[in-house]
Amino acid sequence: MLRYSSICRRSHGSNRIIRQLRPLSGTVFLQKPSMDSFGMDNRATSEDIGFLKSSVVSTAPGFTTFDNAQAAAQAGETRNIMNLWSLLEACLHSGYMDRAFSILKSLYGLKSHRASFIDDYNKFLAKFAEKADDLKAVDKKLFDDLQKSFPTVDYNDKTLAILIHNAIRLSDSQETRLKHCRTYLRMAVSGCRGILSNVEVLTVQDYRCLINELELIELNDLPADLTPLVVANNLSPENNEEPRRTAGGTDGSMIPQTQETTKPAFQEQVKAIPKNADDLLAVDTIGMKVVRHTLLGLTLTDEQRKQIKEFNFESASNLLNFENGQDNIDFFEIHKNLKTEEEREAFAKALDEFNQDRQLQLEHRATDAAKERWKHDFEEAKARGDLSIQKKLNVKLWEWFNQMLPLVKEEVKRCAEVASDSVQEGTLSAKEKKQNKARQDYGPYLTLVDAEKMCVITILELLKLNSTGGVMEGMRTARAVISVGKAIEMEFRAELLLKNESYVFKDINKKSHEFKLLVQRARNTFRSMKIEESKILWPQESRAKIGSILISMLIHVARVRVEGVDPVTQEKIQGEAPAFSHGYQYHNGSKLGVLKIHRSLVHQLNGERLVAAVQPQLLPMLVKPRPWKSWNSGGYFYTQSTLIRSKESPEQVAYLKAVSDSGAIDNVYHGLNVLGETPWTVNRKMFDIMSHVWNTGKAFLDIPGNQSKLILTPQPPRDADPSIHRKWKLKNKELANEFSSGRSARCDANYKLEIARAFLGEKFYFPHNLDFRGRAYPLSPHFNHLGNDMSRGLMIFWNGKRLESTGLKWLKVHLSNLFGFDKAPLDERVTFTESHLEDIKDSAENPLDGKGWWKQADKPWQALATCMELNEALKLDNPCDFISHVPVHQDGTCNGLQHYAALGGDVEGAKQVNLMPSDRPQDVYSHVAKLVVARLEAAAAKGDENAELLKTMIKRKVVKQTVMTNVYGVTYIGATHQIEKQLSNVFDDYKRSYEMSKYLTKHVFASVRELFEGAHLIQDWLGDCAKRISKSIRLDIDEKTFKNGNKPDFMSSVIWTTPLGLPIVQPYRESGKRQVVTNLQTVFISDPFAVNPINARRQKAGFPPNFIHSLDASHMLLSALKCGEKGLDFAAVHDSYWTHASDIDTMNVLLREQFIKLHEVDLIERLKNEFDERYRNYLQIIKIDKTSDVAAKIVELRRKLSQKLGRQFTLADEIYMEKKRIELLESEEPSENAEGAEMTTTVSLLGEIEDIGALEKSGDSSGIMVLAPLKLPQIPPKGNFDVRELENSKYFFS
Amino acid sequence: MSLVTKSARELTQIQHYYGFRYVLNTIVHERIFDKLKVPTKYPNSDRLKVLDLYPGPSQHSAVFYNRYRPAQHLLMDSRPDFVKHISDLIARNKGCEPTLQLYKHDPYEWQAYTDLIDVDKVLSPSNCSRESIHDQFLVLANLTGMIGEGLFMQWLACIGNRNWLQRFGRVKILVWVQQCTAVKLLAKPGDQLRAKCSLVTEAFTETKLVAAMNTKKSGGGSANFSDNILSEDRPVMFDQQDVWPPSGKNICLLEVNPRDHSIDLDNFDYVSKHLLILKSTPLYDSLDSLGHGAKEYFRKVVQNQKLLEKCPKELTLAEFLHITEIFDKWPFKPDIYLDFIDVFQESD
DNA sequence: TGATTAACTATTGACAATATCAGTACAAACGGG
DNA sequence: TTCGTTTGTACTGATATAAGTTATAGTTAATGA
Repeated sequence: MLRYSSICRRSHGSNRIIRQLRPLSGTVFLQKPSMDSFGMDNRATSEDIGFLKSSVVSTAPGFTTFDNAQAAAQAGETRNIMNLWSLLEACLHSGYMDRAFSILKSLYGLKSHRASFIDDYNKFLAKFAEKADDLKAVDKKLFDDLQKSFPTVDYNDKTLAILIHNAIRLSDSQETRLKHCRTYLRMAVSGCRGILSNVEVLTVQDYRCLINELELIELNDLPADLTPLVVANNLSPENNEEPRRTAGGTDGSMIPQTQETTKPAFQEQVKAIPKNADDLLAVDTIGMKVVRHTLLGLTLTDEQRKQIKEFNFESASNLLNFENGQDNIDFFEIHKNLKTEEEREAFAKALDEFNQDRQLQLEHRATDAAKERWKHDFEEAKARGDLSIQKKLNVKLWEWFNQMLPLVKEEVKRCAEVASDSVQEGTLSAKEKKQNKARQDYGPYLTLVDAEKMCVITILELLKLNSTGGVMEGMRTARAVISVGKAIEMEFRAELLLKNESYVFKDINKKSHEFKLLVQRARNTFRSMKIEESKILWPQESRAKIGSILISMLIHVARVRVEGVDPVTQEKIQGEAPAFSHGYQYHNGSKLGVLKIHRSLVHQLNGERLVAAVQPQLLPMLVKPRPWKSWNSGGYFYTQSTLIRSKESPEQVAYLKAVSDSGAIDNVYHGLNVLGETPWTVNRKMFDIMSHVWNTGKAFLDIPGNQSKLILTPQPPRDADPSIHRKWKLKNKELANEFSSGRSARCDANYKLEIARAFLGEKFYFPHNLDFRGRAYPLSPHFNHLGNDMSRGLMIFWNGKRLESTGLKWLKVHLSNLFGFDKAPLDERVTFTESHLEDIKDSAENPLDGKGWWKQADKPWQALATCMELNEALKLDNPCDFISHVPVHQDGTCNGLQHYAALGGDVEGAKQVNLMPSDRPQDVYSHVAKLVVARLEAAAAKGDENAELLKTMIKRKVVKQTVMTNVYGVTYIGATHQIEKQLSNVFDDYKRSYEMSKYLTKHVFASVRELFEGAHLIQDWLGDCAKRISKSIRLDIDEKTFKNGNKPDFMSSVIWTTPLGLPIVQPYRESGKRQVVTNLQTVFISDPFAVNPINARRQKAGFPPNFIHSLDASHMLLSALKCGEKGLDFAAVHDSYWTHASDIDTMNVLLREQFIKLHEVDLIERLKNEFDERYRNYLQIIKIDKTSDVAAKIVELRRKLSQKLGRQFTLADEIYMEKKRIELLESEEPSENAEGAEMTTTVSLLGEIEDIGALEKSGDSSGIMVLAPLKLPQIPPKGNFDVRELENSKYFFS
Repeated sequence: MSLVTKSARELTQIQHYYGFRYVLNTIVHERIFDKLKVPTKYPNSDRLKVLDLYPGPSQHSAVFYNRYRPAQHLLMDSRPDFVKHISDLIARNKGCEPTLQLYKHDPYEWQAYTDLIDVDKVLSPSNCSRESIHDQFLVLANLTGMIGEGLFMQWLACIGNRNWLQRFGRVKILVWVQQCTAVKLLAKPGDQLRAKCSLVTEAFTETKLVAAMNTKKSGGGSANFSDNILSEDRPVMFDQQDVWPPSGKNICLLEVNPRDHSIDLDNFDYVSKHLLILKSTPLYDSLDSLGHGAKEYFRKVVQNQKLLEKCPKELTLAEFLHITEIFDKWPFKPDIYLDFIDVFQESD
């Protein structure tokens, strides 16, 4: 045995805290802010909904920011670490242990990473041990490594867990086992619980062994979730049978077989994994018996009873109804007709249990399912002897798959050879050498996923990307290679998760139903943990590389039959051509790599039902989404999703992590969870109608018709005027554009309908996450309630609620709203609906053959759904008894302006956006139109001809878009265009029309300004702040950025905290894209870890609207939270809130309360305080009057310092000096303190001036550039509106 | 009566040059016209009509006018500062009035020409057979500004199409362009900068370098002319200080003589555009980017292996035309009219 | 006289990308004493 | 063996591409009170 004592000794010093990110030291001179510094009164503080806690965290001194000196270097290192990590992971899983070890050495070399290095080493050790057959070897390896290779690193509890696990596994006698385990447990860094908490290392069997056989630990030392499992296994030894084996089951293709070893002991264990994986995937027999039993115990029709009896609960093919003509059980029908609460509960439970398994399959088997279908179709065709030339799509795909597979396998083999250095370099050509060099890069990634799967994924991805990216019959290469690479990565991750999971739970049998539930719970915990833990992402570069390798292989093999015309004989000829072809197209003079799909294949893709080949991913979920618990844990079970969709903003993620860890944004999580927990189902009647309309292939409402081919206009004669040629080109582009947008709309509608078909009768949920401003979006992209009218019309709440009389009223109002009749008082809207009862009946009963009244609605599909609902209700003797499922909407009237008005305190403005009680709902647009007319009349009176001419044509519609987009910071020119569009039919001359629009825009802007005086001042203020911040300099800025002249790169983005505590970082930075060489071409991709200078223009333009959006998002989440608390089903589309008709009144009260709560605090003041805190001691460059006293003083000081230095005194020097001064001032040493106070810098000279703004001179050459402390402008005065008046405004949302 | 130009001082005081550059030194212009031997090409100057596009300070125009006294010399410019200047110039030289005119339209607009010729009928060029260069109509232009290169490329296309001013015959164009543009246009097979526009220039025109700037230390920020061209065309050389404004890219004067041709324009366009993307990749591989299975087809059809070993930038015009012909005979050739990108409309 | 507007110029995250080559820094190999 | 020197190469940055030109912010000259 080894000298443990030596390790033990060293371990004493290892009370270091293991941290992922060591805070940078560059922020010492920032003082710790306190809650007081945000200037909140007590009332607000006691009721913090997230802001205070969160903002304190994110402005704290230790917090790593992205705009300081180390940021760039740090970013480089982060990128390095990430690349090394993913490579390490890949090498470990591919079994390239030597390579893995050298990567470890590289990681060790990165100082900033040293603290968490042991985690990386543990991964290596675990893999190493897995392959070892002797504990001694493992032990020695560890000892040697820590002694020689990585002397500054200490082991941690996980290291010990790995040792224990292997001690149990490898020891040949109980005695040695006991000895080893005891030793290891004694070495624990933070107690034996610390070791035992590593559930991803220790198996249940290990725990059992430690408790029962070795008696080294107590039951209560175990992690809580595992205790029942271990106990249960303890208590029922008779259940310890071998897991059920599937006869002739799948060959383990789910799991890459990269771990074949020669040692029998290990082999057995490895082999067990695939079996178990399979076991996990197959639906449990016992469990489903219970489900079936429960279902049959409910009140059912005979038909349903029969269906359930015949329903194969275990077959994966019954997963979802993607095949035609095959009916699943309509669970919704059952649910709807259950009479008692008990029955419903029992049913819900059974269904949920069934769906748990289905969800797992749904997320996992997509690629396999596709492959199976191709194979099935191929074999069917073969059996028929069908060798027709025009093969069915799936048959082709199967053939391609089979041809591609050997190529991929060969490539994988080559990579393995390169990795193991078994290639004779000398014999290779230059080209091959280069290829081998590239193999070193992508090789490790290529061996992670089974070759078969990679082929399927490649084919599927390319088919899915057909006609995207503006390419007519194909796709952009860059997109394709990355998509394929990413899909491979996703597959790897999901498999890894599953593998780990089955490993941990491998010796647990699930034959008992009760026990199964325990396992399920423990499994969920484990999964969350595992997902949270995984932070490794493959670099885009590697994704692109493996993507391109696979695609080029597919290009090589995939061929289609084609038809052509012989140019000489004009005869049709048959031929064969590659299905995919790589080429380029130009756009605006820039090249674009494209992957063309052959026209004959495109036709086939359009003709056949795509879903038959392509399994859509990221569908709605069959069970409640995993609740959000941290920034990267929530949503789907096996697909990792992040709370915020900040594709490429590690900056926001850093803030988010910090804030999330401190528990400051729990309200965000809760709100989001409410949205995710609302169950939905498909409105079957609507689906039937839509699918009927669809199948006709004709255009109908927003479904475009089925255009078979694109017809271009004939070319004008060669010698026609160039302008004619130009028009011809434009016309053709327009035609093509129309064609492909029609095609993609139809394709999109097809997707929606197919997904809807699959979910007919199912209960499903939408997992949500946020965009960077905090707005919530469902994760499933094709089919969700944010979609267009059609997808909204397809969805209803799973739960039904009795209408009651208020619900009936609201349903009527809702219908009226959907017709666009939403500006009248509620009772008039009710009257509107009641006056159309005949139409409603007709629409509901003969939607397609009747008068079709519903088609006139603004939102026809939803109107039809509401007509049907209403019609059903009215059939009853008492319509109030009707159980309603249709969601009723309440929309904010110009929600952005509502927030602006509240912020600005504009009384009249508030009134116009219904923040104040009123008999009738107010309409801002009409009001603005009125104001504009008044202005025009005044001008006309003074003899302005334009005004005279225009004053009669100002309608609501003319100003509507401008008023609306005003919130989003529309520019003067943009608004002029909008108005021109409205006026274009009045004036025939474009020039005149544009003139008039320009004139009118001025008045519209003035009117809006007048109405929302305070709001506008705030808008300007926000813009001004953003501009200053994004042009500000941190004191510890990297000096290297001064290289280009005297102006540094600006690095600070605008960052703020929403009322709910969510930190928002505007992600507008320079893109920093680089060219990356791949097999097909170079691709242009951005490096997500680079810290680039910010884009001040976008920061400025984006901030005002983004701030408002962050507010409306907060309002929505708050409302969701409250509605959830009150037990309402709640859904929202940004500023449109949905619930059951009968709950509308409750919801309206809640959302008004929340709005008041949000705005009771002076948000602007709070924002300014936060800014002042976050950006204190930042500098800005301004131009001041040359002739002023300060300017003279500064010039003098510069001259003196320049003399002293003997060279030009640069801006960088000035900054450095000021940094020194601040450091001294904030030092603990009184002497240094005094020294700092004595110091005079160019900045301190300005700091003495009270009103710097007065000195600022934007103009000509009479100014001088100086550094000044960053000072944000004063908050503009607020109007007199008090939000509390909102309480009784019933038209706030309506 | 001679057109008296303004002094250099006055000319340099014009506020905006709109990014264009002009040679102000009249001596340079005299040397240029000496070299061009205008009278031998336009023997009947009393029937010569000249369209002068973007004349700017009009030094070039003035020297031409004074030397040859064309029947009509029309200056087309719409830029306020130059319009002012030219109006002033004409006003000062009342005697030139009937033959020297200003047409205040933007030469960038196609409509300016149809207005000029078909609507306002200020200028009516005669038609001339395509056998030879038009001997009664000449176009002078300065395209040294930002839009210049783009506009010139379109004019080249017009020469190919025989529309625009080229509908009257093979009208010679004397045009000032940026040096970097000229270098590309005059690139020979094998040159680094050999591009589609070099091919087009070669196919539709016979273009010569008339005058170029002295570039002492390979300056100007862009590539220089090859010695080949300099020795072949023996351009008039002038200096930085002959040009105004003083800063900017180098400029030079080209003589563009349209040629007659019978080229399959669309196929030629498609083939040259695509092949020149991989301009240093041997045809063996680069041909594949012409469409599905192009590589197989061309390897089968093209016998000349030597040709396939060459890379696009080394190909001569004749070889390109040869490939175009083969391409046109390909039964499975792609739709060359669908070779563009739609408006981007991606959400996710 | 200061301020306001019109016009021009620069900037260009929609050259919403890619091929090619020159120049550079740096390591390996070479080779001559 | 050492130490220039050459050679190879990985990386960066610049430039061209097509060929009707997008909008918008910032500057400067001119205009009107």
